[in-house]
Amino acid sequence: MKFMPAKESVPSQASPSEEPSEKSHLPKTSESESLKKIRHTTSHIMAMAVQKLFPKAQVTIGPWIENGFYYDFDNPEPFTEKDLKAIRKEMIKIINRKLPVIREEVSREEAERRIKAINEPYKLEILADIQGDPITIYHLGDQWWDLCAGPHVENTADIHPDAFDLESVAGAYWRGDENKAQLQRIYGTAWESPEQLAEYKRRKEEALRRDHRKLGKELGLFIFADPVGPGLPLWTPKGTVVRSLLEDFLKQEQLKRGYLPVVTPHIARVDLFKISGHWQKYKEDMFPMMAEDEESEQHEQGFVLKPMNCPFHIQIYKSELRSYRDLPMRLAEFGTVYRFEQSGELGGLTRVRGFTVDDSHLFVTPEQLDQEFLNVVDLILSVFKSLQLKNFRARLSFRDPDSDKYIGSDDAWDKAQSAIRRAVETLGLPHFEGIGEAAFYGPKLDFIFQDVLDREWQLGTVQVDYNLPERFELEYVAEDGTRKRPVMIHRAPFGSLERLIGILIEEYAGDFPLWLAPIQARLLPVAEEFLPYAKQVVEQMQALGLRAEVDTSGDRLGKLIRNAEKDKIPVMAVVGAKEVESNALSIRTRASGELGAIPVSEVLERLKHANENYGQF
RNA sequence: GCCGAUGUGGCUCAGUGGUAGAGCACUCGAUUCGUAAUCGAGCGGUCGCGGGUUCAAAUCCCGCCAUCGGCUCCA
Repeated sequence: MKFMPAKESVPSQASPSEEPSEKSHLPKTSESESLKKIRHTTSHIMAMAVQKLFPKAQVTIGPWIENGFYYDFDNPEPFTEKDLKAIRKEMIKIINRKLPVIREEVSREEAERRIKAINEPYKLEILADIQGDPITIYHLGDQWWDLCAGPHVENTADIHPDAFDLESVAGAYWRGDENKAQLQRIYGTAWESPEQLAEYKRRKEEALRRDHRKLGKELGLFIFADPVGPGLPLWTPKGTVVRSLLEDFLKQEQLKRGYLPVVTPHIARVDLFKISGHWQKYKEDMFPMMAEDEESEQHEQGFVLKPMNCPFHIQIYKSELRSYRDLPMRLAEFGTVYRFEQSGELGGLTRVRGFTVDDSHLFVTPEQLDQEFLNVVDLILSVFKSLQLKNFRARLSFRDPDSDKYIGSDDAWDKAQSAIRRAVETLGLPHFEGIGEAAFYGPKLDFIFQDVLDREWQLGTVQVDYNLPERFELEYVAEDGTRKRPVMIHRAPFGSLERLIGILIEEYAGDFPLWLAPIQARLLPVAEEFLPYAKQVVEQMQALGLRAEVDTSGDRLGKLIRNAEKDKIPVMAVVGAKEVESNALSIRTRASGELGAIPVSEVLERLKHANENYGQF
C-alpha cells in the first residue's frame, strides 16, 4: 500500500497577493457562550427592527448558526438586499436605546393568551411544540418580546453596532417543508468586536479565492458551455489529466484487492429500472424517458439514461450461475450516470447532472458481509490518506421509518443497518447518525466533506443492500448445493470524480501535489537562444513519463516566473548560459522557492521519484 | 422547483436613455533580457436570448436562459 509521506503543511502561497496572514482563532457559535448570547440577541433585535419597518411581517424562528444567525419572517413582499440597509439602521437605533433584555417565565396558558393578542400564528405553532413548563419569554425593553429559550445578553447595548452585519436574504420554507408557506429569511452575523467581524469577512474573501469554480477556470481544468447545458461539465486537456490520474490510482488499488473491471452502457430499457425500483422511487431524479413513438410513450416503453450503475452490474452477475466459490465478486466501473437535479441545486462540480461514479458492486455471502464491508472501509480510508484528505466526518445514513420513499422489508433494513453499525464499532470509527439519509434501497456509511463555503458534501459511500438481490432474484449455489441469496455492497470511495475534484481543488487551493499536477515542470529560458537546450531537457522528462513543457513566449524571466506561479506549476526550471554550460537547471518550486542549480540528471531522478511515490520534489 | 441578486470582447471589470471603454490575454514589431508584469502598435463585442416602450435602449418594461447566495432535494 502506498501512502503520501506526511506533509508538514500545505504548500505556502508564494504570491505576495495571496500570503495567508497568521490567523487568529475565530470561535464558532457552538464553542462560545458569549457568541450564543450575542447572536441570539442580535436576531431578536433584527426581528424587532423588521417588524417596525414592515408591520405586516410575522415572526417565526430566529436561531444562531455557526457563523451568525438568521430569522425567518412571513412578509407579504419578499425582502430585497436593499431592505437590509434600512433594517440594519433600525437595529442600530435599537442598540443605542440601550433596551434591557428581560427574561420572564409564564404559564403555557398565559403565553398562548399573549401570542393570540399580538396575532402571531407561527409562534402559536412553536408554542405547541415546546415541552414542559414554564414558558420563557424575552423582552427587549417594553416594546417587543419573543418566545425564546435564550440565553441572551443583558442589554441591547451589549451588541456592538460595528460588530454585526446583515448578509443576505433567501426564501425558506416553514418547517423546512416545500409544501408549506415560503418565508423570507435574513442571514446575519454578529461578533464580540469589530476586529472579529473584520477577520470573519477577510476569511470569507480568502475562502472565495480557493473556490473550485474560480480556480477551475483560472487553471483551465473544466468548463461549462451554455449550448451543452447546465450541470454538464466539459473536461479540458488539463482537467482530464487530473481525472485520469485519479482513475488510474484507484484502478491500481482495486486491482490489488481483487476487483474485476466491467463496462456498461449509459442507457437501458425503462423496464430495468422498474425491476430495481428506481422508476417507482427515483423517477423524479431521472431524465425523461426516450420513446420511439407515441404508442411506446403511452405504454411506458422506452429507454432512460442511467441514474445509477447497480442494475447493470447485477445483470452481469446474473448472466451466469454463480458458485459460493465465486464470491465475493467485486465488479467495478467508472460509470457515468445522469440525474435530473433541480435547476436551483446545480453548482460547480459539487452538484452536477452528469457525473462519473467510481462504482463497484460486491456480491457476497451473508457470512462474508462483515469482513468485506471492513475491507471496503479500509480501501476508502487509504484512498483519502493518499489524497491527503483529513477533514471528513463519517455518517451512518439510515432510513426514516416514517417515510415511504424506501423499498424492502423491515427485516432487510434492520439487518443492513446493524451490519453497518457493527463495522464502525469494530473499527472504532467516529461517526454520527443521519436518519432519513439512506438510499432508497439500503442504508449507507457516508464520508462527508466541507467545501470552501462550509457546505457539506458526501464523497465516499458504502451501502449494504438486501433489497436489490431480492428484487432481481439473485442467487448463488452454496456448499450444500442449495440456492442462496447473496448480499450486495455498493461502494464508491470517491463518490463522484467531479465532486472529488471540486473538493480536491479547494483542499489544495489549486496546488496539486506533483503526481496530480497537470503540468509538473515548466522550463523557463532566460533568452530565446536557450530554447533548444530547454526543449531537449523537456524531451528527456517526457521520456520518463513526466508532464513537462517549455515556455516559448519569449518574455523576460520575471514574466515567465509570474505566469508559472499563476498556473501553479510545482517545479520551474530556469535555463540560461550557466545552466547550459554545466548541464544543470536552476530549480524553483512553488512550495519552497529557489533551490539553486541542480544537475539535469539529478533533477530527472528526483522528479521521477516524487512522481512515482506521491511525493514532493 | 421556490426566494433574492447578477449577466458588457477569451479573462477581470467601468459605462444607467444619445454613434460601445480599460487592463490582462492574443497577433505583429522593437528589445535578448537571471527568479512574480520590457516598450509600442494592432486584432477583438449582434452589451445572455426574445419581445415591448421611445425619435433613440447595454441602460426603462415583460418573458425566457444561465450563473451566484439560500430553501427544498442529493454523489
